[in-house]
Amino acid sequence: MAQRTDLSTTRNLGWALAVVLRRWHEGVEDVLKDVPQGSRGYQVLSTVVHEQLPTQVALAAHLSIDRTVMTYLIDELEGDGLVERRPDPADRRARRIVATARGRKVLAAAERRVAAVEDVILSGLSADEQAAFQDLTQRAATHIHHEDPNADPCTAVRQVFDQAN
Amino acid sequence: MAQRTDLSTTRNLGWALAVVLRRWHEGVEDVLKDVPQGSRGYQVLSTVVHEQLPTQVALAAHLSIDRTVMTYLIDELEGDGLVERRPDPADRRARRIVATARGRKVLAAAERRVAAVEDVILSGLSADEQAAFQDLTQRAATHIHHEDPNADPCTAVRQVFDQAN
DNA sequence: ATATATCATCTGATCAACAGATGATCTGTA
DNA sequence: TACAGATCATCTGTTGATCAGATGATATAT
Repeated sequence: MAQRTDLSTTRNLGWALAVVLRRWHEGVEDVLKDVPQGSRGYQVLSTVVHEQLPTQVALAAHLSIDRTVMTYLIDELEGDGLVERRPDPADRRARRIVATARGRKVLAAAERRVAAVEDVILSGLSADEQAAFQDLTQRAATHIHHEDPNADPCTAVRQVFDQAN
Repeated sequence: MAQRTDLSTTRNLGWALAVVLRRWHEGVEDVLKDVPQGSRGYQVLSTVVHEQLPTQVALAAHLSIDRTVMTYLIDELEGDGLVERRPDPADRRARRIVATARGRKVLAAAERRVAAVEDVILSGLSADEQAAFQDLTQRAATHIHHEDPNADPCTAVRQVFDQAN
């Protein structure tokens, strides 16, 4: 018998995360044909609906997307009538990106399909474990995200805001 | 009061995984200055040491790296004396990639530093939760990886092998 | 007022990823 | 045995995405 060949015993978080995330992208891309730019457009739309970030830059920073890319991502979403660029009343340089009714509808449907895909992807885990994994990943990410305010102006804004209270 | 602003309540696995993985890459890159090609070289070296995959193609498939990229990744690792290309006695087309003593040493040291980085990255979770997260991620990934044999010739080989027993 | 910073956008340059071709070798088959 | 088709590692050329930098409009600070 040679040395151990079994993968599961070799701890390699980077590899494991990459495998899961790659699979997520693949699986999700299949059910997001109706959202422009696939998973990218989905992420943007999701963020627009669930958070309200002040500017495109904030949106971009939140998703770690380049600001110049964000421009044409929103172009496409707007072209499909999923979001609108409204002038920001408080700052005429900025645009408020707001989801249309149709955008919210499309997102809701997409989210259901994505959730289904995630169930399949995580089918190696029991239901409880899946829930735990979702929760832990979410919390780890949230912590990382808050820890690094520079990466997301919105967080910094929030911190200043919290401080004021 | 506006709609909810809190991130942690919005389930978005793709976003969360991306945040954690991105942070992993950043953090790990810092402590892998001595490994050529940074985290990529590290992953290859790690795979070479811990698994024994027959060919460069298998190595590439395992890590989802293009075969043409694998060529120069190994070029660099070999140039640094971390691995060797040995002719495969059974198949003269193929090369066995084997770690040198120095390679194993460098890897071991790197793995310790990477583990330390992971502790920092996951510091938003308790020790138990960190362990759970590592375990669940690993198992989810392993399951995905085995589920898709085409992605990794080695797995297919293993399946045939298992069938024979 | 003037200077500096920020927002969204556009342009151009760069660079990594991939498809395709190549030479060597293996496997199967007639 | 010879031949066809597949596979291994490598090389080359192209392409497509990413990002730095510039721009015009606007905000903020001195």
